[in-house]
Amino acid sequence: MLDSKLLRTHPDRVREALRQRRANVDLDALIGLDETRRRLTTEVETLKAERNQASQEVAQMKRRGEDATARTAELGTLSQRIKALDEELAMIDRQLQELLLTIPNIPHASVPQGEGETDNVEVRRWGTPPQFAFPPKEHWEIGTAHNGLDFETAAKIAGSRFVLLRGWAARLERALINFMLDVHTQEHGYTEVLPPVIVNRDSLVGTGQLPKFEEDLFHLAGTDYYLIPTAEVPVTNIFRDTTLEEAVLPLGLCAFTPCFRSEAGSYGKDTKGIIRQHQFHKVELVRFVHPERSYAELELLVTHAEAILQRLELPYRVVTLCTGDLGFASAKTYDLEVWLPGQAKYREISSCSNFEDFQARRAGIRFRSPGAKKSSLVHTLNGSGLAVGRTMVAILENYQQADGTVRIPTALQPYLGGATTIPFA
RNA sequence: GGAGAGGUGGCCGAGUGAGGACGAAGGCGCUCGCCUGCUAAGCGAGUAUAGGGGCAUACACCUCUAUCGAGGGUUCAAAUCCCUCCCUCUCCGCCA
Repeated sequence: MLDSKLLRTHPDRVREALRQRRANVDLDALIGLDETRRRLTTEVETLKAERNQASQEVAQMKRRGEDATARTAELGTLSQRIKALDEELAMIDRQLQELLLTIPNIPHASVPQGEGETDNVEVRRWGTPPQFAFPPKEHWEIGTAHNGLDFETAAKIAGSRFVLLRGWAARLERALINFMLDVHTQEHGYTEVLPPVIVNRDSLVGTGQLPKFEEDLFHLAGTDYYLIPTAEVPVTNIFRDTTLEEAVLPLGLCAFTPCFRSEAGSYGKDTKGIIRQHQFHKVELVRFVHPERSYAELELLVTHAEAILQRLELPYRVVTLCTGDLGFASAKTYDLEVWLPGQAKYREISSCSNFEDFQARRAGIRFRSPGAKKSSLVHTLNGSGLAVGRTMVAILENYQQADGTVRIPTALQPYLGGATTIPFA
């Protein structure tokens, strides 16, 4: 959520930012509502002050044993007016809030201009895509060949866009999760948490998925519950409506969770394999930081996610998302894209974002400096560290061999009982 | 799922069947000052958050409003009365 003060003082800045994002928002209506809100607020509060004072008088009269019926009758009409104004104000406030919640964040000045994916800017590459003496296969071919990925059975028990992992694949998934968590907790200073994967509406509003993107979520019928689309939601909301001590910043939490996405509007995309699923696993990194440091923290966060790819010796590149491709709540996002030989493409495997105070304002996440009287909003960041299923995809495709087996990255072997190739028992 | 108890400031805890002086006693903690060889104790003062206005700028000051789990209602006036919901705890049932 944007600061409504910014809207008042620099409407042109907001307007320009929204134009860059290709966001369609009626700013004038919003500014008008805000003005009305403040005017009504002043009016009704003046009346309330009057009423409060008069009520005190009534109390004193009664204490002295005087008759106050004339005075109270008079106050009745005042209260009626207050009530009417309060109702009007509440309505305006609801409208304003509703609108405000649908406005995306303002992109950071360093974010490149652009329409969409193709305008994203490559920042750096790491590693060299492997050369094959044979046509490299796609992950789903490799995975199904060794009976690790079972799409038919998953379709039977759930539907399309689900997978059943068997044997080595299930174990590999588990190994990756442990590996990632170990690196982040032991080397990057994150505290591991394991949150609920079902959350309420308030949490989703707090991180920005709601009210705008309801159709992307799985909603549990007849309840206020939703399946999380990412651990970002429960983990960021740990500190909803909380004021932190400045000394605890930067605070880093990491979490492994399943993630659930309805993938509405993605029909026909990535229908083969496990790139795009209704349920997948992700290790997520979330940071709560001092506003002055959030961009340095973003760079740091990216290196934490990159470390996993580097340990697994998977070639990747880092891109900065352009204004047109930026997520709703983000001010700046780096995507990590891993090389997939089967597709001969770099594909997203992590997304690292600085939300500045956008989520913090929605969720009420603040910090207090030792001397300061007032608290301030923290900046929140998060990034995948990494998407587990896609990491498996990258390993299968990058480490495949002519005989159809797959080498296991050295860093991962200890997590697989020393196995060096897939399939293993 | 059944029965009961309860949610008050950073924490503990009064107040809630007489609705009015209650943003809320008292204590702890914290901050500043005094005192004090040092520490502890003692003494004094202060100590919630958010929003609006004064403002052209400020987290400085003044002022108003709201907030006693949340939302509604009654009333001139609600922490206190009524309704709905949420959460916590205890016992029973069920269950991994």
